[in-house]
Amino acid sequence: MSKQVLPLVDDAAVDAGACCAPLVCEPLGVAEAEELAPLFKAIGDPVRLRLLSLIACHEGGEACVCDLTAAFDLTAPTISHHLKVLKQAGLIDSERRGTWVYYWINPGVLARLSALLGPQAQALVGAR
Amino acid sequence: MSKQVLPLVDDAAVDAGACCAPLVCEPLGVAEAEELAPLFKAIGDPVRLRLLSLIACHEGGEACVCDLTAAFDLTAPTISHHLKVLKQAGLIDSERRGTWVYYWINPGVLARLSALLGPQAQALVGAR
DNA sequence: ACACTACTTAGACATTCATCGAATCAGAGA
DNA sequence: TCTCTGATTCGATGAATGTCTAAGTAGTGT
Repeated sequence: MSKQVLPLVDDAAVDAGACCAPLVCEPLGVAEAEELAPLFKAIGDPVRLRLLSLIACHEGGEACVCDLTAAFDLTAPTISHHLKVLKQAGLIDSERRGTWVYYWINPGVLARLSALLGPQAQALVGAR
Repeated sequence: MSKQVLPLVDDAAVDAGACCAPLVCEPLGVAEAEELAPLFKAIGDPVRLRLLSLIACHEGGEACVCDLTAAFDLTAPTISHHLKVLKQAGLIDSERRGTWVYYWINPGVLARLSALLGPQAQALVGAR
């Protein structure tokens, strides 16, 4: 259970990432691409994107699986599967408290992805 | 050819997006999720992520297919396929000039994705 | 101990996807 | 017109993915 993919974000990178987005500064290396693509792939599904959003917006910053399952027209195992994918990607984390299992967002990873796409793109918008 | 998926970005949204990222403000609607997820899915592949980066970093902001193909250990049809996926997602656009075909980034779409993930995530980093 | 609820795992199935080789299309130049 | 190069399309194939049902695990309460 606890044996999870390493967070892929050190807090230093979060601050640093904001200043220079690799995507447009210099070509992404093969290794970085192979490391980052799975994160985008994980949120590249409508159900998982909504799950992420539901968790992020939920009061307290965390949500119980039963809340999440209720928001979809899918079976519990399917929701569980998608949560597992998000967790293995390092985007969310979870903890059992009594009967319920709670999930919350790992905001650092999200911020890193945003920084990768963002600032430079804004610059290009003006340039072109 | 020119019949492409609509850009999915109005310039207003680019500016507006910077102030409030939907992902953490309120739950993403089903329709929005189904519209946005394919974009993340498109960049959720190492080859396509590198293609995007190579194009963005290339001098002049555009790159010829032959330049791109040379950077990979894949056949030309495969690269062509990935470029098509990126183009259909609205992330890049292309034009033929003589013998060569050039691709460039649609920065507005990238910026929108960044805004969706970004600012709120930064806020949560501090909060937690 | 038993039953009940919440969630996850296992296995099956249909669909989608990444990749390739072969064929085709589009221009440039002899 | 013929040929050469650059790029895309087509068809096939093995791998990955999303979903389900059925079964299992974990905790609560009687």
